[in-house]
Amino acid sequence: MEINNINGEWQQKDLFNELVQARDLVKKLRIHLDKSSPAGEVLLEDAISALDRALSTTTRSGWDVAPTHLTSTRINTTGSVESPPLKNCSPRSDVSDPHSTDILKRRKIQPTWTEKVSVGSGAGIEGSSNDCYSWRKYGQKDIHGAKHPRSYYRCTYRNNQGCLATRQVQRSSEDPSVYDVTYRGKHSCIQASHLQTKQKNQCKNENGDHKEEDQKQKPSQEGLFENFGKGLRIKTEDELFNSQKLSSSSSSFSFPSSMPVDCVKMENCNFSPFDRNYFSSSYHVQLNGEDTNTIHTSNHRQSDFDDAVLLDLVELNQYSPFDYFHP
DNA sequence: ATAATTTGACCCTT
DNA sequence: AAGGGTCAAATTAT
Repeated sequence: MEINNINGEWQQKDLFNELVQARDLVKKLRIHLDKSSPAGEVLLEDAISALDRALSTTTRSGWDVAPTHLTSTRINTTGSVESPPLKNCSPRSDVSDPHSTDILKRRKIQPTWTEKVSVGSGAGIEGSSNDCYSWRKYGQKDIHGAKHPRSYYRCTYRNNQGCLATRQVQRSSEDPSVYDVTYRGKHSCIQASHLQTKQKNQCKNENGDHKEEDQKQKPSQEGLFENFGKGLRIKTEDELFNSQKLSSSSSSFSFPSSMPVDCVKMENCNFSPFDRNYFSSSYHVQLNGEDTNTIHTSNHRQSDFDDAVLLDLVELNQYSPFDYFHP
């Protein structure tokens, strides 16, 4: 660990990064110990909670913990939560337009965050996610140094509603069972408000409401991200923890009502950057009624946040992660 | 016929 | 110049 005593700032950053790394490693360990004794699970949850509290303390104490070197899972948010619809927005034509720089800047400052989706080997689903939104693939690239190509998706309603939300999906080089999913931009399309008003409904049903559009969607080659989760159930860590305390004999769990990943994430997204729950907002997902297919999604929002920007925004009351998921 | 995906090319950023 | 993000024509699927 690099030591730098200049006003102590680097030490704080290093410690923060180490805490983040330790917590993520413990979470990874949990995946491997999932089928082991419930007592071990409880201990792991305790460890994660302790790390979360430590991390929470660092931010509450006003540490300057903006990452000095960022992990691949860094979440970076840049201010503007608004992403006004843009008509006929073509980057190439934009650049020759006098307003192009504005548009490019606006696109540049789109909020961005990354999630990791880990799929158990027995799942047979390669890796995918359902965030209740309709996505359309528009590109794929081989990324330098990465084993697997990166797929690019944009909102299905980009053309007719000007929704600029995009998503990137890339299989992790280190762990093929993990997919890095990077979201950029806030949905401004009708489905966003639709999901907000009906977020308590199952996304399966929600998708049914958009039957005409969704039936035209087909799974991407990656598999999968499009339809995965339609049969998923999800539980937050706290709920998992509580249920494990109540019934430590079972490592299986399910949500009272089947709820696709991001629907639940939205519903449970009542965290604040200063709330320790915000740090432990990862989710355990399992296929409907299939205990053998336990899927974990880890939300790395806090650990990877550009903390300096986030804290500034929170101080200015301009940003709330909760708001972010409620377009 | 229509919509989604694939893929080479283009453009921007670093 | 290299790498990443996007476009758009061609291809494939429904």
